[in-house]
Amino acid sequence: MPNKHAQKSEASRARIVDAAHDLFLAQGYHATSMRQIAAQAELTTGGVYAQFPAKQEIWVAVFLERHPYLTVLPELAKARGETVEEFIGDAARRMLQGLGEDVDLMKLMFIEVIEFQGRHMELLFSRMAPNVVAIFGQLMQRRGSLRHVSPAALARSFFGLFFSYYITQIFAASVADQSGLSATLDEFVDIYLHGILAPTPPPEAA
Amino acid sequence: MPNKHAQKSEASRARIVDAAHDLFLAQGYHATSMRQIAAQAELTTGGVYAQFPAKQEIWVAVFLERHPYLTVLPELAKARGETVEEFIGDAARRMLQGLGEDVDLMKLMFIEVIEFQGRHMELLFSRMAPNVVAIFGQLMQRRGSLRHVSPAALARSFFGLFFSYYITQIFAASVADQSGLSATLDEFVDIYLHGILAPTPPPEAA
DNA sequence: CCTACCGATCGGTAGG
DNA sequence: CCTACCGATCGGTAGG
Repeated sequence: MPNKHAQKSEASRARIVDAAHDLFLAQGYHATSMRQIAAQAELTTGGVYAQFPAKQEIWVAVFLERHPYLTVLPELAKARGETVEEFIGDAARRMLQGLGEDVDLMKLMFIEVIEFQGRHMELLFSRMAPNVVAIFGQLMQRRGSLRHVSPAALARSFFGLFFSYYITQIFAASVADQSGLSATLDEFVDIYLHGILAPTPPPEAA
Repeated sequence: MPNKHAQKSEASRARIVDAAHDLFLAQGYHATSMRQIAAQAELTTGGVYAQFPAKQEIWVAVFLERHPYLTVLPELAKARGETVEEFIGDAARRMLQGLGEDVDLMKLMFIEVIEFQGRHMELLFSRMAPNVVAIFGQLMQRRGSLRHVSPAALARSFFGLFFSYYITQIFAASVADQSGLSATLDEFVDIYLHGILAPTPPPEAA
């Protein structure tokens, strides 16, 4: 049975990961010091090193245990719909719900790419893979009503849809008041499904 | 007339910006030291501070003077085409040509967002604005054959197309040999134009 | 533009 | 899990 020591230790670990998560998103990894993490977790540096052997290990914990995929993929797996259109629409809605409108979403990925050169990406993918495969299996069963598009392009552009939305949202937020740049995810999904072109240019009957 | 001193000074400045650009892309901003920059520019730290008053100013120079928009926007401005389809196709081709297949493309943006909280983004936008407006003016003149899509969604999803492509490319590269994830930008453009759905489900005549 | 240096802060550890 | 500390490295500067 778990004793009091182990329980306190686990609570400390959780506080460290939460504190580090906050600070990394706000400042990046290298700009965040062990002392800042310790302070926000209400510990001293020594206390932090009692839970993690090195700063990098805190990153690995944050990256794997606080990554949005943990909430998004299970949500995506629930997507339903008779037709492809319904299925994708439902998936996009669930994705948005799982992700929230939060712009911080992509930051863990950015930090991993910039400050760790994607060193832990394979680890992440190995954990995501089973769920992703399952979801695309679902989609492929509805393939009949799709245009001829390679599965790779289909998969990448589906996830890319959200990158596209969230990243341009960051930019739109940066120019703030000039606005005129607000768009909903629904519009992005609509374009993904139907494209931007008019289906057939109706020749106006004279 | 420019004397030898000023010329040498300018050459040093350029070497510093180039060196910093390389190092920032490879390691991020905070993980790159002034000594590394100085060494790669074949100077000492003192020499670097003769050109830039602070490390941050080197970032500003790199961000504004080495940003891909400098090559991309002028290239985009040359886009031609009678129809929207031709115009977007040509624009995408020029964009790809201006950008190259290089995955490092998005890194300046990532660093700015993560390590500077987007502090210099407005400055960047103010420099990009005139060109961007001009390009969308071009596109809008061909609006007749577009579906009803808000201009904001149209603009954002056009640029988002490239984010989508390059970011999922980073991921695809991370899983390397499992591949099966390779797709061309052409496929992304095709989806942007026509969507993923079959135009009208042809009821197989019995 | 270099030499030589400053105070501050970093990641990490010993000992309890 | 804290106190107290280590060597190393950081951004930046004075003086020439």
